[in-house]
Amino acid sequence: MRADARRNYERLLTEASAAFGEKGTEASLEDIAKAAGVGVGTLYRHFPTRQDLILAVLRDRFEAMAATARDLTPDDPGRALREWLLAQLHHITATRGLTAELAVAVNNPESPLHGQCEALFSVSADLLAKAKETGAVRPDLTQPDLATIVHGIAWSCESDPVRQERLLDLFLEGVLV
Amino acid sequence: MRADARRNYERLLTEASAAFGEKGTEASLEDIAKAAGVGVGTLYRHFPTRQDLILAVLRDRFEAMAATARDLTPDDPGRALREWLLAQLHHITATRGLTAELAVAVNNPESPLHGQCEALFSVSADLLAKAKETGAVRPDLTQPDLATIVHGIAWSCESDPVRQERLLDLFLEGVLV
DNA sequence: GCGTAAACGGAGGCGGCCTCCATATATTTA
DNA sequence: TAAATATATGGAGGCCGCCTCCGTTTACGC
Repeated sequence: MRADARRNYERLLTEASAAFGEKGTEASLEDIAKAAGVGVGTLYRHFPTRQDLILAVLRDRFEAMAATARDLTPDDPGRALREWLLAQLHHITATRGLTAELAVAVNNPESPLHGQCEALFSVSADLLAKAKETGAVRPDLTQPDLATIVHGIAWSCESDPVRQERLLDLFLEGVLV
Repeated sequence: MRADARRNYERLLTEASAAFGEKGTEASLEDIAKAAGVGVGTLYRHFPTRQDLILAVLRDRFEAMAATARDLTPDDPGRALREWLLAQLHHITATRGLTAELAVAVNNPESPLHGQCEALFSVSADLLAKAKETGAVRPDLTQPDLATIVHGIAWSCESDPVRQERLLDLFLEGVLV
């Protein structure tokens, strides 16, 4: 890849991320190209469809999330699991405007991002297994349960981290007494 | 309102509902007008913005939901609450393509639909209060908690009612043992 | 430096959004 | 019933964003 191509690619990605965050998935691609200082032609060569651009942005976010996962120190399995779910909530919220796309990637094995999801899934699965061993969580709980509920919570109060945390805790502690 | 106007209004609403269900909120308004056998001008006079059309469709759905609420027979408060939440899940799922709009209406007091939400909220609040009296649910649970989590669950596995029910039950029963 | 493969960018065709107003139709009145 | 009036109609047209195409420009190997 030529140096100028790489440079433009990066700039487009940066501007796209900003634009999606501000205006959602429907942000004008012409505006993104303009903001990156290139013509639309260049944008479309790098990212043939809007979806491709969105996926490229998400790919970056996944890396950040994987980094968080690596930093986890699972002393108490139950607590570690909660920490991890909370970290996911923060990351999803930071992905403003793309939450829905993220959920598709998570739930749909066809998605080109599903591979990246797998890495995160295995973190959840590990923590979940450990938590089950110590009897911290009910034995029939599955990793997909966790992935889905986290995305549901993140989406349903996208701009209110406090409520997100509360709902997560309600979920973890249960509602019926 | 003139008879022909009313007729066209109804037809537009029907076609819009179908189109949104099939193609989501971004369905072409020109196509909807065509399907209803009227010109775009007519569509825009009745519904000046896309939002207005969406809201009108949702208004109908709210009525259906309110009807369900009236049919509830709260014998056992805990069970009745679960039934009601489940019914909400079904209704939200039936509102294919408009789930996000619905969530906005629920969470945002500015929304023109918020008034209609109130009626449903009070059903939840009543059932919740009764359930608290009998000690079936934890005392700090609030009606907004319920509204938000139900929408989160409905959205996060939009096309899989079985998983929705499972997640609802996980939420209700709690996850940590 | 020079040649070439690679990258650039914007003009242009297409389609959807929304407005506007000349025309058509329902309803009222005599 | 027929004219008068109020109301509704619908599609042409301006605008904007999507995406393609291709003539021009630029980086990089020799």
